[in-house]
Amino acid sequence: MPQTIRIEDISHHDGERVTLQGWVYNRTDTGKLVFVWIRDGTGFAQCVFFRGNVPPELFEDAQSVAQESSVVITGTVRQDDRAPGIPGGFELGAEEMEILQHAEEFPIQPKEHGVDFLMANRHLWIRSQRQWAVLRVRATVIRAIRDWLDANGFVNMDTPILTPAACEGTTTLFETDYFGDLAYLAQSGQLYNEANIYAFGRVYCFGPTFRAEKSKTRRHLTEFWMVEPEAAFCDMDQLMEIEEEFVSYIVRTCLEERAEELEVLERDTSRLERVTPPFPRISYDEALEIVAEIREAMDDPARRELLELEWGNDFGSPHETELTERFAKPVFVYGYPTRAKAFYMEPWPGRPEVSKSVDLLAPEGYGEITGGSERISDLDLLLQRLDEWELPREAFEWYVDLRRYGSVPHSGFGLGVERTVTWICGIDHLRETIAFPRTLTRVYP
RNA sequence: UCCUCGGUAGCUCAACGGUAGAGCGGCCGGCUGUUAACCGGUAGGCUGCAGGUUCAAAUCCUGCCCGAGGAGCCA
Repeated sequence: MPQTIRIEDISHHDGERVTLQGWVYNRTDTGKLVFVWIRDGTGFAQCVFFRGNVPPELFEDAQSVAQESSVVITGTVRQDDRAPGIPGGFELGAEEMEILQHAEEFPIQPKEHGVDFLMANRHLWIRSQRQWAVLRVRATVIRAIRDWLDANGFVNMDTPILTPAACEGTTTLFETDYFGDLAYLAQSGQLYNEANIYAFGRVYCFGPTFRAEKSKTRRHLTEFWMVEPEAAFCDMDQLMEIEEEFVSYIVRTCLEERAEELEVLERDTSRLERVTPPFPRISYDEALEIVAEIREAMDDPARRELLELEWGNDFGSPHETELTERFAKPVFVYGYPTRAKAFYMEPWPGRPEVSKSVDLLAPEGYGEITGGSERISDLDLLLQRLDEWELPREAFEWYVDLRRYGSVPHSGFGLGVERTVTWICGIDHLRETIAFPRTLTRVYP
């Protein structure tokens, strides 16, 4: 019995008789030769059927086997520079083929398709090479996130998905019935993490998060994954050091372990090689000046209007795009106006109108991938803020309690998995970075 | 919620007031090394829906539905 192998291991079996099991990705023939390209989840490889070498019935099967039919093919591995595939360079000289199921006409072809069609067929689209590559990078990003945090003293503490109230009170939440009461799908685990650090020092939660925002852009999903590390005895400067090490590790891991996938995606990896600590740090005030300079240099009145911004407002994505194009690495922007951010952010010493908040903006126009801050640790200040933001004190009793029993300076941030994967892959749409995206207009399939 | 663009064969698109077409995919045939192969043949349509203008509407007008991109908001 020949050994069944995975396509990713094919180069280790040169000259051996082996079995591949998978699906027909594409097929072409030249009369005496049939090339059946198969994929098995680990890679893509071509199986070559030569009329003179195989029984006539088998040759006819090879000529007619439909795209996406499930097959088990046995043959001899040989090196050939002409052989396409991932990893490529090796092919199977086919000798036997069992067709487990003859697929019906597959709607998705190896060519360009429209977004609407592909999204409606997402359950089939994920079989395509580019989607396969993106989702494998995603899996690696997620593992790198956990590996780095686990190795650096962060304890995984999952926070609730069903929550009693808005964590930040600003964004729209999905509402659900909770035995006659209202509950909301979590938009952040941060407040719970602030409780967890008093038990574990450094923690992170990692899970889906839900936002019912009516955003119709390529940077938004209604359900997305976010990792939120939180650390006790950590100020904003120490937070930035954590973030740059963390993000650099994620990028480096993808470069090392997903080179073939990034090549499929035609990613310019030299842009990613530069992502090493330290990252540049600029203040909100400096960023505002840079945007103003860029704006002054523009001729197009429409774009000038888009880049208009007065002190006190948060940057929009046009501002972020212009700003990040000036930097080769991700850039920290810190010290946002207090009123543009959430209620729990520590004020800047001597400048209460500014908060110790920091966002990390990815290069090449990919925008905000993390948002974080030092949190208010003083009891009276937090109570004052709840009032100023007109938040119900009862709902935050437990959160306020954390400032009564050994309060310490602490900080944390959230990193959006899909935005990070989009940037690392160098692709256009967030929706391709999760197997079944949920957007404003889609909950199917 | 607002702005812009779009909906024609299974898919990607053309036809822009006068008989609805091509490429890919499917099916049939040909070809020793294909890389979205190539060559020949063939089937395939309520032009998003509802009204209107006209001798005549995929095409012009009105309304609606659906989708995409962007703004705001955010990861």
